[in-house]
Amino acid sequence: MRDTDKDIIRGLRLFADVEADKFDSLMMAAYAQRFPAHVDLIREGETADFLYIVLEGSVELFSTSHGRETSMAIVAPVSTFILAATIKDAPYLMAARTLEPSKLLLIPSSNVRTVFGDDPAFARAIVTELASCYRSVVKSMKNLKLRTAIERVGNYIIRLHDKSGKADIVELPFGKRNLASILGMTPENLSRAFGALQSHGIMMDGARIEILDRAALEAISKPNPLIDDPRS
Amino acid sequence: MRDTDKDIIRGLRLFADVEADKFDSLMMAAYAQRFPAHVDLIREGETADFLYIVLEGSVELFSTSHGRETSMAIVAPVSTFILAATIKDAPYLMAARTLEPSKLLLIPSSNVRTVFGDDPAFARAIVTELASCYRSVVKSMKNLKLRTAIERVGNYIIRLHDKSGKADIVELPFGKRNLASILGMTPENLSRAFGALQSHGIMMDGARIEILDRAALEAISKPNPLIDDPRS
DNA sequence: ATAGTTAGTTGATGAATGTCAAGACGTGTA
DNA sequence: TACACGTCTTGACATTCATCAACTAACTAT
Repeated sequence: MRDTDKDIIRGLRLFADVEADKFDSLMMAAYAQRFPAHVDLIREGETADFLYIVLEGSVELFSTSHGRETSMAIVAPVSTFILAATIKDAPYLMAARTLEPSKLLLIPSSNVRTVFGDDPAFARAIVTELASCYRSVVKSMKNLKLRTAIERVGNYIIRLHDKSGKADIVELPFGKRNLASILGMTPENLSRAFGALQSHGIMMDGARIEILDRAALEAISKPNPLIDDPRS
Repeated sequence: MRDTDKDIIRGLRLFADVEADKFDSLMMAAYAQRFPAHVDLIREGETADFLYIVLEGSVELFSTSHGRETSMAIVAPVSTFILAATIKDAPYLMAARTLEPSKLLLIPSSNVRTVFGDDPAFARAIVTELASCYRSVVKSMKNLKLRTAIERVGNYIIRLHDKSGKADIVELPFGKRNLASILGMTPENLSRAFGALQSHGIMMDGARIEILDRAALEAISKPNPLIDDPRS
C-alpha cells in the first residue's frame, strides 16, 4: 500500500499510538482496494475476516430479516467499521455495501487480534473507539424510541447545520432513500416530513436545504445534546 | 467490602485477569451498598463518577427527552453498567434506577481509568466487554427497526423459553409496564400482543406463560439468531 | 373491613406511519 | 431525439400503534 494511505491510517486515533513495528506488521498484511458503487462488501452472519477502513467514498451498514431491510449507519472517511465483530471473532451483525465508488483498506482480523493482544496502547485505543461506537448506537436508539418521525428529520437537519458551521444552506450527504431508512421511516414519509418542516424554518430544493429560521426549526424538533451532540 | 463480594467480582470476566495488586486497589476504593426499590441511582447528563456492578436485585437503564421516557435495558446480576461513560469520562447517556431492593458495587471511575491505563489485561477485558455491549445494542436496534410489535413480543417469549432450558412454563422476570417500554410499545399494546399470541402457541396467566406450541410461536415471531441469540 | 393505590386489561377512538399507485423529473444511453 | 431507468413526490387508503377512559384484580395502609 501507498505511504500516503499509511499516513492517513496513522492519523486515526485508533492507530496513533501503536508501536512502530506492530503498526508496520498491520500495514504489511493490509491492502487498499477500490470498489465501484453498490457493491456488496460483507454479508450478515459471515465471520469477521477483515477490519475495514473507509479511505474514500462511503459505505452503508444495513441489516435484513425476513424480507425487511434497514440501514443502520453510513460510514464516511476516514473511519473503521465492524471493529466489534473483528475483536470478538464473531459473525457480522450487519451487512455492508458501497454507496458510491470507494477506496477501502482491509486488515485481516487475525492480525488485528494479534496486535491487540501484544500492544497495550492499541488495546486502549480500541477501547476508546468501541466506547464511542457504543455511545453512538445508544444515541441512535434514543433518537428512534423517543422521537416522532418529524422530530428525527428536524434534528438531522439541525446536526447538518451545526456541522456546516451554521451556513445558511446545507446539502444532504446521500440519497433520501438511504436517509429515510437511517431515520427509521419510509421514503414517502420522509418526503412528507420535509414538506411539513417547510412551515417551520426551512426551504427544500432537492438535496439542498436552506435554513431560514433556526429557532423555529428547533422549536418543532426539540434537540437534545444527549442524543444529537456527536461529542458528548 | 466483604470477601464473598470480592470473589464474585473476581469471577466476572471483566476482572478475572486483572493483576492482584491492581484488583485490590480497585476493591479498596469500591464500596458495596444496598438500595431500596425505585431509587434513582444516576441521572442522564451527569459525569460518570462510578462504575456500577449489580450484585443482587435489578436496575433499569432508561432515557428521557422532552416529557417522553423509555427503558433502554434492565441489568440483572452479576453485571456492570455504564462502562462506556466511565472509560470515556463522558456524561451518562442513560439514567438508572433500582427496580427492586438491590445490592450494588460502586467503583470510582478515576480508579477504573487508572487501572485501565496500567494493566493491559484489564484493558483487553474491557474491550471484550464493550464489544459485547455494542453488539447487544445493535441487536436491540435491529429488533426495533425490523420487527412489528407482535414479533418483538413473540421473540421475547422465545428467548425466555430458550433461557429456561425449554421448560413448558416461563415467568416474566419483571413487570409488563417495564417490558412494554423495553420492547418499544405501550403497556396497552403489550397486553393486546399477548392476547393475539394466545392463538399462536402460548397461554398467559398473569406473569406466567405456558408454551404450548413452540413451532406456532416461531411461525408468527420469525426468530433470527443475528437478533436474538445472546451468544452470537 | 374500607378505602386507596397500583398494575394490568379492554374497548373506542384518533394520530402516526406504512402501502400502493400514479406521475414528475432528471440522467444516462441507444 | 427518444427511451428506459431510477429517484423523488403526491394522493388515497390501510394498518399499526398510541391515547383516553373505564374497569378489574390484587395489594397496602389505616
